Amino acid sequence: MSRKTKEEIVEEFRCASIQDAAMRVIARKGLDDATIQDIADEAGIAKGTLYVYFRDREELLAKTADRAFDSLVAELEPAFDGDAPFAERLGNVVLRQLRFYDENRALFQATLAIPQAALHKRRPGSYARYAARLEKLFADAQARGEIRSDIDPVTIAAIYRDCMRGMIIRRIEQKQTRTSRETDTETIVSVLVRGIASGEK
Amino acid sequence: MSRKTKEEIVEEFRCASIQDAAMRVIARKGLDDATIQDIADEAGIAKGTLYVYFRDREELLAKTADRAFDSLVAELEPAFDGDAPFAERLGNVVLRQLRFYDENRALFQATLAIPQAALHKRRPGSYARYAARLEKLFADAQARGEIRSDIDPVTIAAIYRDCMRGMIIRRIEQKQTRTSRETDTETIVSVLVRGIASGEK
DNA sequence: TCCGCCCGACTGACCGTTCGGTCATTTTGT
DNA sequence: ACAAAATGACCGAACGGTCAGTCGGGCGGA
Repeated sequence: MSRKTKEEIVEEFRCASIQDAAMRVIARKGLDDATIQDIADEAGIAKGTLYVYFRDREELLAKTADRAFDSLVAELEPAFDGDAPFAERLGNVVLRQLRFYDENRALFQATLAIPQAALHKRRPGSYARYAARLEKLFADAQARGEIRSDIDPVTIAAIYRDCMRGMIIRRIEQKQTRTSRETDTETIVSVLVRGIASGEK
Repeated sequence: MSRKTKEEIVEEFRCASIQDAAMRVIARKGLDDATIQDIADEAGIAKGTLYVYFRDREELLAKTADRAFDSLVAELEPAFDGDAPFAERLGNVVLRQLRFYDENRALFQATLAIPQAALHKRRPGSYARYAARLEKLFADAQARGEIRSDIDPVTIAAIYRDCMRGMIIRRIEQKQTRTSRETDTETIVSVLVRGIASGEK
């Protein structure tokens, strides 16, 4: 028992190291320019060793993306539930997500840079869990009468992801002159909740 | 004069043919998989000929993207002005944009698939014109008091682009079970204008 | 205890392929 | 006939993936 476990631990540790290296390289050079050699160098192993743990480049990148999304969902989870008003819960989700990417810029390209089409094709992928979790947030709010019920929660979740994706990309690009997380959160939440209509009318 | 003009006309025609071919190939195979050979084949010319008209692959793709954005802006232009209420003007812009991509799927990858970062770097690029035109739409609406003035029109325009980008990608992916253009337009406009807050409150 | 054998994790030189880009040659238009 | 345009065979670079060889730690026999 202890023996078998030891090997598994070593294997998991190696896999995790390689995936972390992959995230850093992807964050630095982009998805397409992240070569196997780059990732192996970053991980401090030989290229051949990488193929001991991953069948090919595609499997490595897919599992790396899964790992990245899992950590995002774990970060958001505490904000989803509770009895707070919808706007407050949404604000917490947004704030946590912005902070997540502020603190882990490496994870950005590993998640957002991947074409959505590719993500949707992977069956039980962690991206689907992320999307489903958002859909539940909006469906619950509809059930409580906190938001409009005439739009599919799936669509609302998609619009949320679109807005967040754009905001995160913009924040990464303007890392110098960046607005505060709180301000950007307020912008997203208020536009989503109230829209851009003039308050007077 | 006629001589010089003739040569210029021929050159422009060749450039346009190649760019159109590039758009079709990009739409079919994606940006990264669109090789020079593919584009030359699609245009019915030899690979070497392509280098008579474009310095390298990067210049070809950049000018192709410019061409695609120019045609998008031209398509939207009639919807921007006029005295109609803001929601109506916005609806027309959205509707035209969705129709543009429905009818020119080839232009999608040539515009939306390109990383925003790359677009922002090109100096006077047509993408900047597209973004600026949207910003003017929202700034005008603010000046008329039709929409909130507490959010930078640049930010609003960015959120609009994010939502549209996502909607267009989703429409392309689900080309079978696709919602009507009018329904999707209504969704975007109503979320942007009213938000997702419950109407009762 | 110590030595030598052995097994498998690890290595990196190498291979086949693909692509962007070049240029000597051929074709075309006048 | 000749210049300009077009061609496609060719080149070097870069990539993903392979595999014969290396190396070190543990095990068994003396």
